Amino acid sequence: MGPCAAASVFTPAFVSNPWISMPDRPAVVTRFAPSPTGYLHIGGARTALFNWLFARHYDGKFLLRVEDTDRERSTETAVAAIFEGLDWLGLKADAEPVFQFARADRHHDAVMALVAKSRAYRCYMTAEEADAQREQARAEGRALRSPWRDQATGPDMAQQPFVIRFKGPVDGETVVDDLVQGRVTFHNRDLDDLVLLRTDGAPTYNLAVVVDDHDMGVTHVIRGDDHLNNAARQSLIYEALDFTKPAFAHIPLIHGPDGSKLSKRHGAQAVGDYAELGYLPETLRNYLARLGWSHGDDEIFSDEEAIAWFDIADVNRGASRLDWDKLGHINAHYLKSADAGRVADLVLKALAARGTVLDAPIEARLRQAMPLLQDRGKTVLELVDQMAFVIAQRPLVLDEKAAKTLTDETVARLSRLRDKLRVTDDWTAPALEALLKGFAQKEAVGFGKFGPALRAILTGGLPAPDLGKALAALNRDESLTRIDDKLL
RNA sequence: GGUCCCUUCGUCUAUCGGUUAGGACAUCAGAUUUUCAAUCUGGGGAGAGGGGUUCGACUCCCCUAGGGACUACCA
Repeated sequence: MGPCAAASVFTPAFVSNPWISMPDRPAVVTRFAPSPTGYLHIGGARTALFNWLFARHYDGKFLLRVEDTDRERSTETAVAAIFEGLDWLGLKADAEPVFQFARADRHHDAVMALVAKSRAYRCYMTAEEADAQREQARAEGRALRSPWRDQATGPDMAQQPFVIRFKGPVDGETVVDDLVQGRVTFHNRDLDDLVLLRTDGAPTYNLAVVVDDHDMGVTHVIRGDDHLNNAARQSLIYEALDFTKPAFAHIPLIHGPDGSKLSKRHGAQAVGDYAELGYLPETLRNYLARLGWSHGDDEIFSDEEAIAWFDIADVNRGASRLDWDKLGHINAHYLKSADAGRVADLVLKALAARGTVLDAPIEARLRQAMPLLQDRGKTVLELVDQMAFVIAQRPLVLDEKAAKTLTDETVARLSRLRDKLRVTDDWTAPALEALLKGFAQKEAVGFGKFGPALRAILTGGLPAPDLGKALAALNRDESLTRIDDKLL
């Protein structure tokens, strides 16, 4: 099998042929390669983000590959969930996704090439035998080697099941020059003869990644540092295959707030969960980029800035923990400056998710109130609570505390205020604020003498912003009607 | 067990041999005040421990401790 034959197996749009010099080939090609066994989790999202930022920064390509060689565990649902997650995050790949399983023939060919070069061999060990060998190797302080490594297979073995193992060097060391972790050295004796082709002929991960990354023209492999050890074994495969190695960058994993590996008990893991909780994708991009990477004192930045500033060399080596407080703070920032219509859509969606569907007039009121209220929550869900007084059905039922504010004195004062409100022609938050101030002055009292009561009438005791804004958020008719409800 | 990686305020981080070790989130106090927030001002808060190298170490080296990853016919 020659390289040219192999090239025909896979030719993405922008890579004409990796074996031939390509003047138009991008200097940087990254990829995100999830295995479709679940949703896109937050750590994977950050890995994807770093790959995306790096590719954008260098004007390169960001590719997607679905590592579905494990037929047992891979599901269509997971593929869809991962694509959906990436889509929501706004991380668009520059080419159609590659499905690893579809390239099994090419993987098989690569393994055959290694066998032909004596860099791989048939191993007829049973699972039990392999376990025993592993035990022994472990006791001897070395990695697994199969007894079939240097054994010619007789004709009597021809019908027996076998796997194909990589024939790793026993001496010397393998160096991984990692862009994040630095120079990491492994003794080859510690690197086992891993399985390349399973009994059923299916390729394994370590083989498939090498072949695919090579064929896809990947120049920078940016992934979680749980793969750092694999990088050494993959390096050996690259060399055996005569492939040029990509640059490696193993980024630290994300831990939960308590410092342990992120797991279900830490709460939201899937990016979809974050969407449901009311976080914005730009929040996640900003927060995740800032986790393990920094650019001076910059905390909040745009995608453009992140792209301009991002470099893999500035990524930290230690794991970092998720901090929901900070995430909330950043989300509040983006919620404030987001388009009000978009935030209203999200609030409406969250409302619908809990079974609340608004009548058209009330939805319209919510929409017009949004600009006044969108700065009052860290998440869309909090905003839903802040909108409650706007969409409340009248006549409002006052809670105990609110009801107490309605004394004869305040009711009398509020009816004088009502006269003013009825005739004002400027129903905007600043104008209403000014009107209230003028009224307080004229009555020669502080806000305390009528503010709480007006608030009670307007909100029934639900949280709401400053009275001027609350009146504006409710709009003229609703405000005056709510006042009439309680003042008769 | 073995191999490898990591370690600055509670958290995310700046520092790339010489700084009163800076910023952000969180926290505390004060201001504001019509609820809840928000906002403003100010405060407390860190180089895991021990050895070196050096005129000088958070920064370089070694050891210890702690955390993590890998050690599959999973990826």
